[in-house]
Amino acid sequence: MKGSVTEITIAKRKSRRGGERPTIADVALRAGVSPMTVSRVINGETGVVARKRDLVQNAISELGYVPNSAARTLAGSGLCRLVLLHDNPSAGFMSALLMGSLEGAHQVDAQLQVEPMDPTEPINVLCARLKWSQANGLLLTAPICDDASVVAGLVESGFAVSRIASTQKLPDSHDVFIDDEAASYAMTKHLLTLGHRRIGFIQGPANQAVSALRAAGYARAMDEAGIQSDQALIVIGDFTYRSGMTAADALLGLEQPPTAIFACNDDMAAAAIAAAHRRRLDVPQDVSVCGFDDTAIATTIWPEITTIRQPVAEMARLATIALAEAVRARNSRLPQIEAHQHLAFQLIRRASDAPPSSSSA
Amino acid sequence: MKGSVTEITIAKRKSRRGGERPTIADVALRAGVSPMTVSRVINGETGVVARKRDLVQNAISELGYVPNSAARTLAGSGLCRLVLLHDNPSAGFMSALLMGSLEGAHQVDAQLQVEPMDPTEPINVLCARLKWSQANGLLLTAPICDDASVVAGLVESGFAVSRIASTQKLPDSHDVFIDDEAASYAMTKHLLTLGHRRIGFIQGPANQAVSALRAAGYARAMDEAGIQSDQALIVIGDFTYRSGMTAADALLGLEQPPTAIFACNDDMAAAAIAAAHRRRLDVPQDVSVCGFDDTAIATTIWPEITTIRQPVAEMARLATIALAEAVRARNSRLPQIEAHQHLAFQLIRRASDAPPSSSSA
DNA sequence: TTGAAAGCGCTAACAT
DNA sequence: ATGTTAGCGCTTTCAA
Repeated sequence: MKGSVTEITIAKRKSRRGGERPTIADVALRAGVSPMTVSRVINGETGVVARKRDLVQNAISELGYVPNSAARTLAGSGLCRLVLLHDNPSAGFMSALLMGSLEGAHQVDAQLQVEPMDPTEPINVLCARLKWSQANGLLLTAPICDDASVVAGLVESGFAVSRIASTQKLPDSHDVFIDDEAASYAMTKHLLTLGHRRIGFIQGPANQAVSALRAAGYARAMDEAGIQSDQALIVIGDFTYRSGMTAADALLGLEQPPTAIFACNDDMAAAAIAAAHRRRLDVPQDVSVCGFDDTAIATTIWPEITTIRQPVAEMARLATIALAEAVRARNSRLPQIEAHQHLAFQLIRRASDAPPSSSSA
Repeated sequence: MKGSVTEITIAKRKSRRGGERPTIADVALRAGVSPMTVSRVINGETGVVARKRDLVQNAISELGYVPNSAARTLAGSGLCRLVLLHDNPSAGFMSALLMGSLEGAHQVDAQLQVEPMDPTEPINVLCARLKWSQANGLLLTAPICDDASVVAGLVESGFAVSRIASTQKLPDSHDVFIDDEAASYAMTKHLLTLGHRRIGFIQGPANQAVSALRAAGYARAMDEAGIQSDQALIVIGDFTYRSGMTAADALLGLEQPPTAIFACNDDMAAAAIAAAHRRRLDVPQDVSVCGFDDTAIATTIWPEITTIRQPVAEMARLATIALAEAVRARNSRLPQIEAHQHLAFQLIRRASDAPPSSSSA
């Protein structure tokens, strides 16, 4: 016989032995409410009277209560499984991204998974793969975070999505970004302030959304300085070192070469420095070179590159937290907040820029 | 009155509704044993008769059973909290490390935390910090994974430790490594096979354990080829681009310059290429340059660098899995296995090497 | 060597 | 608006 009958006597609520991690019951006891009410407060559910809510909040902070995630998961509130879809080849970007995401995931007690993504894979098979891995939230970075149709497809499939370093707002998805146009403007202005007038610009490829933004910032700064635009000073690269080399060679070979070159990423800036060196030009003495992104190469080569830093780790952290919240809100059928967080960039001044030398000024 | 009496009737063991994830009860049912026995098998405990063990194993694989980690944690088998202590500035290394660790952690269902580490911090305060964060396993990388006293201190404090890309075996800690001497030998031999006889070597700094190993590999290959060692061909760098530049300049400025340069890391190799370019030397036409590590810079600059790749992600994955196992074994007072895993490196041939040109041969 | 009972801390479903 | 009950899937303790 498998059946059996048991008697359970529920003693008065167990009081805490000291030192141990407080549970929801301790909070309830302290606040003079039931555990369920505490649970409701924790999960931000509506329908708890303000006074009790405060009581609970106080008890929580006095006790230093932190929900036990294992218990939560087990009890059915569903694990928060976030996957970071990556297709970005830059290791520096990736590692900052991972560290930030990992910390965010830790803070909100979510599970993070990293999934490499093949850009040629059709979106529906990607979705299937993700469903299969039990993911419920997606963290996207450039370039796919800027592809409106991909994002829409993912959202339609039921994933919550959060986009890192995206260049545009998209419906039903959270994003964290810096203002690329303003950053580019700031760098150009910096060069202008140094005294440069002929500033070469190595633009990004047309298919990347940031390219246009950065070009616009450059143009605005030059305009404001009253400098007539010279198309010869604008060369297009594709973010690779190789393309930067070619572009810089074109710029440096001009009859009237620029006294400064602003490349749209660090790899191309590094290449511009190499190109200058080949021509026996000193950087920054003969020509200033600035980059964008503040990736590893900016500080490995010599001279170290003046560049724009995006707070990638922080962006990733915030995006991850927001994503987990979105997933949880969705699970409890709470209202979704579609947020767009704007973070500040930083102009990191290093050794690759200087005022134009008197001979070229 | 809080007290109460309840009757619970335990129906015959719930059979699984289809499609749902199997539980330990399903496995038990199928194997015809109690859940407890299944639990014992899962946890590798001794004291289960071989026949039943097999029965259980079969049931597990037939059902595709995977333990529910939330339930496990909740029931008291203690969460496996691994922290990756990092002090390695290389972003490429870090990102591979993180991805590998993350995957490993996911596989064994452990929680991964990344903690930056300050080399000036005394070891006891580091330990305190780690204890505080509830860590029970530590993942170490160069340089601290090679510091015997630090590792001993950590082990003594009760942490399980697993070392990634270490250069030596240490007591009570697991490690995963490649054979640096053999890798260096292989690269030197490769250059020799190409026909080079004068091979410059840019060595690593004395305080890093790998330096000696890599130098030994170079020396052994040169020896075997019957080439008399020329101290002028061996220059010391400190793994930075800057130092590689200086070193390569010294080498290239020799009365009889080498036809190939083997730098102990990619940053220095990249610098050597830049130094060659400044002298209007073509790489690899006039001089071959090889690196070590296969970090991002190896493929960003031009020409792309022939180098040695360590399977960093794989190493991290294995180290993480081993670490989690060690933590769990320790928790259940099971015997500890101190393992040392040796992985193969790869010589990645790219565009920076070629046979010596006839003029210099 | 094996199994039954009793929770771990939380939340979903159901009262009230 | 709040509380009560039952149970998530596992492991621990204890009994057989």
